[in-house]
Amino acid sequence: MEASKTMSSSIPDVAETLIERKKVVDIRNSEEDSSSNVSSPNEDDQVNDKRQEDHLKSAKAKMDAVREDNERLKLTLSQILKDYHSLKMHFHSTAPQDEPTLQKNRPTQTEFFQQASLPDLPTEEESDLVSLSLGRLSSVVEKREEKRNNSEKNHEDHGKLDGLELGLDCKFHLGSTEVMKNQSPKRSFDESKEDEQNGTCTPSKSLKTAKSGDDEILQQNPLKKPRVSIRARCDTQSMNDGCQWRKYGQKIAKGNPCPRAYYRCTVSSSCPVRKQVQRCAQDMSVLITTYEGTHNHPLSGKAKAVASATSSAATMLKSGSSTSQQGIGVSATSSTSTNLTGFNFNSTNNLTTSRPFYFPRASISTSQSHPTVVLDLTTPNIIPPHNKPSSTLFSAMSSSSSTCLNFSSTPSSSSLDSKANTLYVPWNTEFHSRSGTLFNNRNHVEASYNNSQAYIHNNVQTSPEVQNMHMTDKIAAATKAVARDPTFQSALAAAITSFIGNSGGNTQENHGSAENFGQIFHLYSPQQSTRDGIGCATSYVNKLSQPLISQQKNLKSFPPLSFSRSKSTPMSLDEESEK
DNA sequence: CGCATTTGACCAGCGC
DNA sequence: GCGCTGGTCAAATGCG
Repeated sequence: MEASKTMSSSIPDVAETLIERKKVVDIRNSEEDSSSNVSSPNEDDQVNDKRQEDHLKSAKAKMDAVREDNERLKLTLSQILKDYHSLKMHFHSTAPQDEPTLQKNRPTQTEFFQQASLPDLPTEEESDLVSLSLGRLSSVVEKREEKRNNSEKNHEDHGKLDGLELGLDCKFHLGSTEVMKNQSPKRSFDESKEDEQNGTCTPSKSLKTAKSGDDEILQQNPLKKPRVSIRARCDTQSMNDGCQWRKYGQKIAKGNPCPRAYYRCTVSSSCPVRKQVQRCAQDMSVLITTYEGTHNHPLSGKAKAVASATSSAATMLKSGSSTSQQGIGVSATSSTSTNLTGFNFNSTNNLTTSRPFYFPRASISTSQSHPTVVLDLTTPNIIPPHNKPSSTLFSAMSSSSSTCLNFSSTPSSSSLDSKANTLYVPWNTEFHSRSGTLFNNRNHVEASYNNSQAYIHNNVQTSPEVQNMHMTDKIAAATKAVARDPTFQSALAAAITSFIGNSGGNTQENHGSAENFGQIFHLYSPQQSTRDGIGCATSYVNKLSQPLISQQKNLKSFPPLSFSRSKSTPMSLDEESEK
């Protein structure tokens, strides 16, 4: 492609040069003709004639030379054109072999974009680029996106998300939840989390995984409520989500020395909403907060977001289940009017200052117990994928083993789990400038695509149905399903909205946690770099790394969750350590 | 005294 | 059927 572009750019230059030379030749020809017409019968002029003849001869010789040169250039040009066309043909003939499904899926992708009703479709050339990526805006397009976000934000403000915008920003043409369908019904949510933490999965589990799917799960467990789980670095007992909670139990979960705390909403006595808070076994600085149920009472803005998240998660997961039955390409049953513009959001609060924030990782996880949407805010997208070797990208993609869809870019800890049913989509950093969707250069597209394919090949092959599917179809199906499902976006948006704002809210939990969470967002937001006028992820990482490292170093040991102060006012570790 | 938290007991689901 | 585990209950305890 690069060669083609170089070729195409050089050809006009050569042609231009040839045209210029031809003009010179024409002028000289006319001069020659005119000079030949001028002849004097005078003897005095004979000397002049001789001179003119000499001049003519020399001019003719020069012209001949120029003509030869011109012919040579013409030949060169024709040769170049010939080579260009041959290369072009060779490229088109070889490209489908290298990425057959990529080519094959292009019409589907275009179709997807049309269905998705994106504000701006990419150009024809851009449409050829398939990005299996979620990621950040490039610095160039960020302003446009921001502008667009601002215009759309007004619309969103009237909706359920206060001052927040979130969308999947991707060019997916995929649509299947077959991958999700392979979730083991026997794996509880916690098991899934443990597997994610440990990077292991027992063979028996994987075998059972292939036997049934989410449809069965939901049929067998119709009362199981969907959950929204959020992983975030937090050094306090819990995070301020704008709601009132009462702790009603605590358990030591298997595989995690840190106890799991159970909370219920106390805003209303009959409110069924539950919350679980637990620290990650491998990284004590990571707090896992899981919400379940729907509030049956009015809520503050942030708490409303959680409610929206859980209900959206329920809708989304049910939708994903139903769509899996329909096969590839028709899986997306949800509305297509949703703006699939970037896995980012704007917040009106003072922490994010209406700049987009990008989630490093989000996943949908289903288990027999509870289908769960997991938002992982602990792993920022550190390395711009286009600067990353494919192997790095791949290893990053294969780092985690939570179930189902996972948009990841950074490695966590575990190795590639061949038994996990996980579809990983790289979390890229480039963003299409016009549509607000993600685009990368073709090389990266291929890398991302191939990596996704390779990873899925290693991880999503337990079910015969899935095995019968073409790998790219699997990718396409799953990605499309997610990308086109507005409930997925709303779930993510709502869940995260609850943590963005630290102002207002009738929470009884401490402000310190809210501030800490705000700091987390602040730390993980690429805005830090964009504020300085540097929008690239690299600078973001440079700035990000140090405070994160120092912050983690400053994080002392994390005691069990029972270190709260009174009246639902947990005490931060710093406060506790000062004691 | 009222309210929240703690903590052991209990129950249900699942695997063997 | 038994054991394990997650989730919940409720009495005891602590705090303002």
